[in-house]
Amino acid sequence: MSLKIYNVLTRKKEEFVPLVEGKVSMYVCGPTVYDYSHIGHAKTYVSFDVIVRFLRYIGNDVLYVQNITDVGHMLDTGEDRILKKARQLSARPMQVVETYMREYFADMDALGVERPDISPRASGHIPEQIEMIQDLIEKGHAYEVDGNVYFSVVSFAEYGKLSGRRVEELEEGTREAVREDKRHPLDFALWKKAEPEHIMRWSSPWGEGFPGWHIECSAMANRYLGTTFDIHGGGIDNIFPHNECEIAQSEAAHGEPFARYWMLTGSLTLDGVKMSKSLGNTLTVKEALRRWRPEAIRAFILSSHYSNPLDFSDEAIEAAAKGWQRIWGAVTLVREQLRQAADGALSSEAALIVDNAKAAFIEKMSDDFNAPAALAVLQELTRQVNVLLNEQGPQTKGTLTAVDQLYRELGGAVLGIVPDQAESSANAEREDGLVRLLIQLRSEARQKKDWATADVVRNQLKALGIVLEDRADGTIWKAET
RNA sequence: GGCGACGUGGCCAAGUGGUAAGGCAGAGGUCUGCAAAACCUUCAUCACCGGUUCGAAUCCGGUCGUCGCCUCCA
Repeated sequence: MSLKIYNVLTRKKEEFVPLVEGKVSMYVCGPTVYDYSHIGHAKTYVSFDVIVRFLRYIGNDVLYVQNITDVGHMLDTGEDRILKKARQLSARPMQVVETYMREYFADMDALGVERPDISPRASGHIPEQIEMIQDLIEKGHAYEVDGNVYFSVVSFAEYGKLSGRRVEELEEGTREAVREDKRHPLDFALWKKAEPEHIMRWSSPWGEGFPGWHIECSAMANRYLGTTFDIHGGGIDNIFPHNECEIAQSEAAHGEPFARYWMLTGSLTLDGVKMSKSLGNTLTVKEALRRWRPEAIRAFILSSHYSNPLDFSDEAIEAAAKGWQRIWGAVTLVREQLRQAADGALSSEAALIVDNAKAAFIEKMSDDFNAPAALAVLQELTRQVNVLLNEQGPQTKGTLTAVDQLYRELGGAVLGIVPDQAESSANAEREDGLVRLLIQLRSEARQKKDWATADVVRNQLKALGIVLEDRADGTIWKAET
């Protein structure tokens, strides 16, 4: 079945045909590591995580590159974000970078985001950037003025093609004080001269300096994926100027198309407004993880299409968390029954349910990675599985295994919301054993109609965050979420 | 001011020409020692106005509203 992707470059949904059949080359703009990641980052990177997981699931060999920007990203005050943070912390810039880069990976790991294949750092690719800038100067697309190098936007006729902006219109709207040494107000820096107090500096043909913000993505994408590659992703908020500049630099330097498909994620707002430091309405991934399970956070992110904006509110994520619990409850039940299921083949009825769900899921995801629709398929599957498990009598090992496997594939491998096991540690096994022992003792009390004892056990466990469910076929337990 | 996106039941959210997926919440019911879970039933005509069409949430025009970008942001 063919895969369709909405290409921001053409503003159309197109059939996805990679450059090389079966292989997908992909670049996603990564974070600038000067602070903790927030849930806006989570939306973007969970979205691309699922996109990559699905591409792999349907058989593609994906090379996923996501950069770490650790130099050159300036504040509007003209100050480097990293340097500013370093000064605040009385630390060296690269200590700041290391700290927040590790925190970024730790946060993403906690959210179940699979690591990119390559995570190149801007500061580690200065030679590549210098080389590209030289190339641009030679081809007449860039010019040097007193140690600064600027890209000439008028030299690239297609500047604005991604964001739908036109140079003439942009000129009128320019609020930024125009630097006098630029030939055109929209020209942007490829290389900046380092003032004496600027400690992140490298030598270059134009003197000591540092790279501009956009060039690192062009240089690193080229280094690892070649001049033309399949998919370029990122957050919509970077469409201009960052992504636009990337295209201009790359295509001007190489004379060939840059990324073939552009996929941009919608921004996340918090209670209706965009997060910003000045408003003080930020929610870090760490804070979110203290309140909700990672699977619930992922389910919330996947509850709307990646390209749409998403508003984070307690009410919205709670609803998503409960929806996820419904799926997880069914998975838990399947695995519980699997422990003592009788041998037997997959029933034809169950086979139909499994096959239909799988086909529907793939169909939805193949339509521009429609995760919310795919999630709905899992919910429908869950309804059918619950009927099967609760009302159709004991199921065979073959049936339960097939259902479990389906959840592992669609919910686990692709969406990342169904863990392989509830918890995996020696303590978890011990806990499981202890709870099962209590359940056994309690069921003996229940058989004697000693409801008082039974209720004490259940209530005490509940206080510890363990919920018991008495079913006709026995009592099961799960951790409260 | 310019560019772009969006406006679907109480909330979240799919659907982009043939009479509205799914989740959460609510109501009623089944099951159950109780509880929990689960299942069943029930709950919208798609911001508004006009047009195209046999037929529109879905296409076109307009109005109102929300949000994003244009300056750092995933």
